[in-house]
Order: sequence, then C-alpha cells, then structure tokens
Amino acid sequence: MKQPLSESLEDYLETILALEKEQKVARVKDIADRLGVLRGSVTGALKTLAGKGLINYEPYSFITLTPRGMAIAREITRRHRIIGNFLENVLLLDPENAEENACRMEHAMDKEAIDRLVQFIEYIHQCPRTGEDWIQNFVSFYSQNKIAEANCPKCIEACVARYHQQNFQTDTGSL
Amino acid sequence: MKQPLSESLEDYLETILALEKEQKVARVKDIADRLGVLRGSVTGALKTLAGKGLINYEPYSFITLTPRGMAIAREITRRHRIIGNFLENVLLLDPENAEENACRMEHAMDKEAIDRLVQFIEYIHQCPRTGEDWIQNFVSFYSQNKIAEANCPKCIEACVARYHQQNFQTDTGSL
DNA sequence: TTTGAATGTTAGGTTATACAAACTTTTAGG
DNA sequence: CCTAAAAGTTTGTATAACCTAACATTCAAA
Repeated sequence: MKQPLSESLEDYLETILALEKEQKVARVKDIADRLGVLRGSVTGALKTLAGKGLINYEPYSFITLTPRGMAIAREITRRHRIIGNFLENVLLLDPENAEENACRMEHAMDKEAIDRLVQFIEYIHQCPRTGEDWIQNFVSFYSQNKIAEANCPKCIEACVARYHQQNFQTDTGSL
Repeated sequence: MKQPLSESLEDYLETILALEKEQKVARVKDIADRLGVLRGSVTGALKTLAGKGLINYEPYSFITLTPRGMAIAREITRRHRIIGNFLENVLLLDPENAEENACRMEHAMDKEAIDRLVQFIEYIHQCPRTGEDWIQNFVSFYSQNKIAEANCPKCIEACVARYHQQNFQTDTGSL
C-alpha cells in the first residue's frame, strides 16, 4: 500500500490538487496543458492513480482526490514550496531557475530531509547571529566570491545592536 | 550532442568513474553490483553510453571513460559530494540518510543551483557571524524547535570575540 | 433540438530500462 | 593445455510513459 509513486504520478497528483484549488475541478485538458503532455496520456495516468486509490475517477466525469491522494498531493506541494523558497530566498537563485530546480528536487528529497531544511531556514531567521540581513549579505559574497571584510565591523555591530534591541523589547513586553 | 542524460545513465557514468579510481578498471560485474542491477542490464547501458561517445567499449574488454564521459562523471560526482556534504554537515542529517538523498538530488539540481549552494556553504564558513560553531548550534535549535535564548548572550559574545581575535591575527600576519 | 467544437477515451506504436535465462568468452587451477 | 567457474553477452519479455490518430461523448450556440 505504501509503494512509492513515480515522479510522473507525483506530478499528476500535485497538478490535480493545484487545479482543484484554482478552479473548482481538475479537467483532463488542464492537467495535460500543465504537464505538457497530450490528453490521452492523462487518461492513462488517471486510471493508474484510480487503481492505486488516490483519485476518484469515472470516465467523462469529475476527478477528485481521495483522502490518501490528497495527503500525498499536499506533501509534494509542501516540498515544492519549501524547496522553492529555499532556492529563491536563501540561495537567491532567480525565481524561474528556483522553480525549475524545485520541480525536480521535490521528488528527490524525503520527508526527513525536507523537515530538516525547514528547521534550518527557521534557524537562519530566528538566530540573532543570522536573519534577513545576513541572507541579503550573501549576494555581495557570491558576486565577489569572498567576504567584503571592510563591512564586517559595521555588520557585526549592527547584528549585536539588533540583538540588544530585540532583547530589550522582549523584556519590556513581558513585564 | 548536449542531450541531457537520463538519471540511470548518469548513475552508470558516476559508478564507472568511482570504480576506475578505486580499482584500475571498471568491470561489468562490479558496476552491476554497485547499481543493484543484473549484468545483462549493464551491457545494454554500456552500449548506449558508447553510442553517445561517453565511454570506450569493446565487448569482453575494458571500459574507460572518454574525455566527454569523464567530464560528465566528474560533474555528477561533484554534485553528489557537495549535496552530501550539505545534508550531512549543515543540515546535520545522519550520514546514511544524507547519502540516500544526495544520490537522488544529484540528478535534480542543475549547475547553477549547485554552484550557488557551494557559495552558500562557503559563506556560512567564512562569514564571521556564522562559522562552525553556528552550524553546531543548529542541533540544539532543531531538537528543541526554538532558539535557546539563555545561551544567546554568550554565543554572540563568543562570536564577536572570535572576530576580533581573527582580525588581530590577520593584521599581525600581514605585517 | 440539433450539431459542431471542445473535451475525453481508446488503440496501437515507440522508447527506455530492467529482468530472466540461455549462450559465449575469458580466466584461473589442476 | 584443458576445463569448470566466473564474467560478459544476447535474446526475449515486461513495464512505465509517452505519442499519434481515430473514435466517443459532452456541451453550448444557433
């Protein structure tokens, strides 16, 4: 029952979920257009997914995800989102490239790796030593391929100041 | 000429390179054992790779990578290494899981994403605000799912002290 | 209500990959 | 040298995806 799905079938589930959200229902033609395949190929995939109990499918009728299919589709979509976010907002790839890589990586990373990535992103944002400004400074690092050392004193000072500032706010808030 | 290789063929090239390094030559049986396929499947793949000009292959003879095959094999191996390193030493996944994910991800990330990841890892290590200790602190973050705020003052202080220390050493060294 | 366009399905063909098992070649021990 | 075991190859089968193109159904407009 827990056989792993092929990348192709994962893509179908992901697309069906997206279409269900955007429009009321997922239609064969829309799935085909999204995935860049012909309608005939979609019908075949739908039969396979129905056979695995992941979608409800009757010829010429509506396509809906079963609870199990929905769970998988959501997990894939979640991975896609998380990876895309990391590539675009941490590695600072341009959005188009981030998206393309995310589409492929979503099938390659398991839940454990994804969960750890989520934690890591949260760590970057929550640790006083990093945060948004630290991420943005990555741009000047990779464009010059080294630390712009002249800015380090200011950067560190700002980081420490921000920590004290936030700490002060927190203390005040808790009184 | 620049048609993208399938994941399967990329795996064959990567394995051939690894065997060439470890032993003198790559033998069909060893390739089969590494990839978990039968010998017959290897022969088929070798013909395909030879047809693409990526290996030198004569029946019953040695298998060697052509320059083009070598370049691809090295790039795949490099991706594998970089991703594995990130998963194991930054995301701190256990080695086995890091390896499994790296095996799949190496086919999913393009050169641009890999290069940016390399830069990011270097940034973490070279930026005074992060470094090894910051990475190691991630353990306590993900195991508690939050920043251990009690340690922040010490942590930041140590970070700043280390920066001044290194800065002093650098200045001294350049005299 | 009819009918033509849009949508969905089917059938047959193609490609890539792998397995099983028979067959061939190589190699190492007697 | 010779021969059995190991290594490599071939052939035929299977599966997963996809395509093409013919066919069937639905739907909306006249």
